[in-house]
Amino acid sequence: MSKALKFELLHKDYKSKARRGRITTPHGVIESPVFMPVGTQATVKAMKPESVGDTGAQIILSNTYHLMLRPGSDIVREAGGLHEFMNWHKPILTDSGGFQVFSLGHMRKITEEGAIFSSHIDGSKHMLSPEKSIEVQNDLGSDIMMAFDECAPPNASRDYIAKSQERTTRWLKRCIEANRNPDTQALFGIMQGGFYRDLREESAEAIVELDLPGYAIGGISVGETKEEYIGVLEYAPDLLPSDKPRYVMGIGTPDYIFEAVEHGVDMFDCVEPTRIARHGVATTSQGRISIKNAKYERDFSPLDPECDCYTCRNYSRAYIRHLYKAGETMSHMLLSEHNLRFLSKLSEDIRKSIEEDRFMELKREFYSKYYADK
RNA sequence: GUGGGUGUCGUCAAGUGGUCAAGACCCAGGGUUGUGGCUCUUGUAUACGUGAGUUCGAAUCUCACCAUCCACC
Repeated sequence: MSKALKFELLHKDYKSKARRGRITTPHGVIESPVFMPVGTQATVKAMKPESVGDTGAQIILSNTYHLMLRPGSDIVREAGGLHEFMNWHKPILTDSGGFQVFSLGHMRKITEEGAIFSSHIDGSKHMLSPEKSIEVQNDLGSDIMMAFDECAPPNASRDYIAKSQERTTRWLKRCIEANRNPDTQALFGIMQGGFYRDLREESAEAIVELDLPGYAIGGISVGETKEEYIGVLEYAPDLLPSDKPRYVMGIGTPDYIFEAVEHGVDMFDCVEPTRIARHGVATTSQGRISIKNAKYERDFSPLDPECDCYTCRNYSRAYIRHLYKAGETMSHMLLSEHNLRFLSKLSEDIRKSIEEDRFMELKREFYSKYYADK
């Protein structure tokens, strides 16, 4: 059993695979299911850490790739680690850079050793390998480190995805070997295999054998249809141990969260709430609204009448629309805070519903309002 | 009052005789999924100051008028 992380399964929903759990890390306890906001460059964009905490966030995600290039992980280490550096003292999960190898696409080359890529900042050449990724994540001092994997493009051939998935497992073994802080930093493995069930099974079998403190399902939410996404959820979580946290990477819309939780997933992260906030969109109990729309010009009600966040307690749609149209940063701040609170509140509601064996009812109620006018 | 300049969508601005008069901004929608932080995408407009004239044809040339800017008195 890992010293760095403990997972307790508190309750299982009666009518679905939804789980209510508790994850204990060196920086505190995380109640699950949990949504994790993303703070790529050691900051959740447009938000102070205090505000992030106020939304109910229990853990945030940050990035190996970005912090390695700037300011450099040695600087974060000298600062006393990422928690100190950015003044966030609750748990942090760091992504390994594997996804950037995928999203950078054209600017890189993958070999057995690792990935060679050009920096998006200055074009300089860098190598990211399992050893390098873990070294950086050790410097950052995150509570949960992700294995350096390859997230293969969804349109890749079956043959490529099979080879990539096998390589991801070989890389995982190297990550385990490279970890200097196994007692304080938990390493999660990542399942790959695209949309092929047998490849997913193969991947799961190989990584579960390595007995890691937690497991992620990678390679989804990369542009596939919702049907394909749900298709993977139908079987993938069941391939992972029930006494370890399960994490689906990169999802953050309410419908995707409901589907994941229903199929036994405990953790998820997404840039979506903070990104759409910076583009003038809010998620509400009655569906998404674009604050840019002219119909909100004289709407002096809050973004979401059912929300208890700082933004909704103090500001109107008309005011936020004005700020957005005027190009004021404050609109990003207010919308980001609301959107994060919305997902934290949704997670709270989900946890409570599981405890009361009424998760499916919550899902139904939520959808009936969220999709009411669609 | 005198001399000179300028008048093209809401705004800025291409176009100097010949297809449906660029483009940008604004405005109005939509997108965003392990973040390359003011983004990507689509769409709307009774725009050539007014009136005459030259010409097969004028936003483009001529004249008058109007408006506006600058200088001088």
